[in-house]
This record gives sequence, structure tokens and C-alpha cells, in this order.
Amino acid sequence: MKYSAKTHSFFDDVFAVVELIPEGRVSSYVAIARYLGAPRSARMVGWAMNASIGRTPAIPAHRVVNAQGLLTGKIHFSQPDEMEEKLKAEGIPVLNNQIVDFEQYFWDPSTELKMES
DNA sequence: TAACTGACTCGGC
DNA sequence: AGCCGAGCCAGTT
Repeated sequence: MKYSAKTHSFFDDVFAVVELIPEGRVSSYVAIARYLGAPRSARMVGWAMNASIGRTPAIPAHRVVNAQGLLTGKIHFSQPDEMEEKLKAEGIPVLNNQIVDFEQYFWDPSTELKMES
């Protein structure tokens, strides 16, 4: 199930953006999709995260949450609490699977990277 | 090739 | 205020 490694795809773009998310910050599926010019492809971004598991370098998928700041993807990690623990370790408060003050930690690539040189 | 899937979102009830 | 259904698109089977 890994015969598409050679294929350059939307996934690769997603990985590239996720890797750019600064430590201590979080982004959302729709924000990344929007930045890549596919505002309706939030689901694909989530799927890309699933495909990123086990990849090297490690993709900080734990910094990507849904539009509400909810850790919807935590159940997909090797350890369900891994996502939450990593976020807390970076200084991001998480309560009931949801990021506290989400907007404060939110990192939007469309805003932060709009002027790539 | 066609059909199905999903770590999403939004809108309606 | 919370639950349910439909749209969305690229990758997988």
C-alpha cells in the first residue's frame, strides 16, 4: 500500500506546509487546503495526515486540528493521547480534546506565508 | 474504469 | 445548543 511514493501529489504539498507550522502553533485542515488553492479539500488534508504517519522527517501532524480547534485526529496516532501530550509539551493548552484559546495559537499559512520569496 | 472512502465543513432541524 | 445530512476532492481499491 505504498506504491505511490514516487508520485508527486497534493499530499506532498500538504506535508510541506505542515512542516512549516512553528512549534507552539497550530493550524487547521481548511486553512492548509485554502493555502494550497483547494478550499474545499479540507478532507484531503486530513487524509494526507493519515498518510504522513511514519514518514521521515516526522510530520508535525499533531499541530493540525479542525476548524474548531478540536483534536479530531488524535485517535489516529499510535497512542491516542500522543497528539494532546505533544501540544501541551509545546505550551498549547488542551482541554477535553479541544485547544484552549484556539485563535491565539492559530497559524494560518495564507497569512504567514502569503509572500514566499 | 468506476465506485468508495474520509484526521472536514457548513447548513438545516 | 446539539445532532443529522449533504457536498467536497484526491487518493485508494
